[in-house]
Amino acid sequence: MPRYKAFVESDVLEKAMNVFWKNGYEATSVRLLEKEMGINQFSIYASFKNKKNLFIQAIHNYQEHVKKTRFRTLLHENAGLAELEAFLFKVVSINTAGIGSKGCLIVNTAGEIGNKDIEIAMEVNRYYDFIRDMLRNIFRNAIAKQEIPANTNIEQQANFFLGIMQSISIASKTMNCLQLNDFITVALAQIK
Amino acid sequence: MPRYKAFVESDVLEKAMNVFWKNGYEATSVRLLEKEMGINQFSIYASFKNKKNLFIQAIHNYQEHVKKTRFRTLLHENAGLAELEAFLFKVVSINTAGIGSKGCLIVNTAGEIGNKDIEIAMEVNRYYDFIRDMLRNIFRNAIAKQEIPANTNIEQQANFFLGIMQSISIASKTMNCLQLNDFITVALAQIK
DNA sequence: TATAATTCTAAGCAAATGCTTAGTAAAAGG
DNA sequence: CCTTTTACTAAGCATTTGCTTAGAATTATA
Repeated sequence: MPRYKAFVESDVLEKAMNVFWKNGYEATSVRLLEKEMGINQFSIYASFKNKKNLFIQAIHNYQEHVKKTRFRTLLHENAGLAELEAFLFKVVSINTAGIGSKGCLIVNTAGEIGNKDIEIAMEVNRYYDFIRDMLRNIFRNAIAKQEIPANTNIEQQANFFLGIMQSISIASKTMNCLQLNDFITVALAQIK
Repeated sequence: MPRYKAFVESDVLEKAMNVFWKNGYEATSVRLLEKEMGINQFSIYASFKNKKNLFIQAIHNYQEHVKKTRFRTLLHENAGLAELEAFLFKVVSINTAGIGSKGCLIVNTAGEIGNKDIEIAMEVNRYYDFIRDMLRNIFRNAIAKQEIPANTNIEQQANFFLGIMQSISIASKTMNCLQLNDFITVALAQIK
């Protein structure tokens, strides 16, 4: 009976994610989304309710996106310090390749929205909790692998590196490659 | 001959700074500025040209503001590690006192505007250069005071703590007091 | 007191914002 | 082929955006 949608929701959501990633929430207009997603405003509202809900789904999609791409090596069951080290330096090289890094969408969101919107803040926190968990696992493995001292305070280091990762996101917008390498080098040296 | 302004520019600029600090650049409308600054839109444009220029003057004013308040102890000619340590823990206690820290206006700006506007990016960079200088001086003093090893890489540590300070700004929007203390503790432990 | 210079108030401008609605097109079942 | 259900196009809604303008008010000097 019904007419079918002329687009795949996950496809246009991916495009929306990239627009928000590039411009931020406020600076992304529905007209721009319409253009970049390649569908009419009506279709946006029919599929995603409203701009805010689309944004929440977009940052949710971002989490899945980075898990499959950037975090892939870190999510290996027995990833340790070597993987974390490689990851951090790779992130820096990616973010300083062109001029003007987009940073991390979640960190950008935390900065722009903060606690002004509860639903969005919850999504941000969920992401951070996920990363903290991931880091805890990495440090447990690192101890087992004898990459770091056995008496390392895992909780403390997880919170520390979560902060470090947030910092890389914003710092990569203003700092150059050498300065960021300094930053990561010091952060890693303290745990070895 | 002429009629005089019914307000002091530095006073209303201070108020504008606080509005931008709380809401960010895009989310701050001229109507809101008009209301909070207590002057008519015409007067805003007559004194500050346009919204962007007002913002640039506001973040410039912010730099002077923090130099006189938060950075005061760090700017003492012979401030060392003890002062830096006290400063970091105080910033955390201030930012986690209420719910939802405003963070640092400059870091917020770097996150929101990034490199999308050259003039604003320049103002951000000038602030970071200033902090790097300040940190270099602190570490030079710390070596003289034998608070840190004589072979400490000052440049590296300056870049590291600049990143740490940026991180505190965003992290204080989502992390709790304990997590932030973890973060600072680790950052400071590595230099001692 | 008149003049000239500047600031004020308040209304208004075009453009952009998020969102809705009226009408048409497509798909499958009866 | 007609009906029903959903999705499409495109126009339009009220509100808000940054900024301007017309005219009245205020001040010091001539």
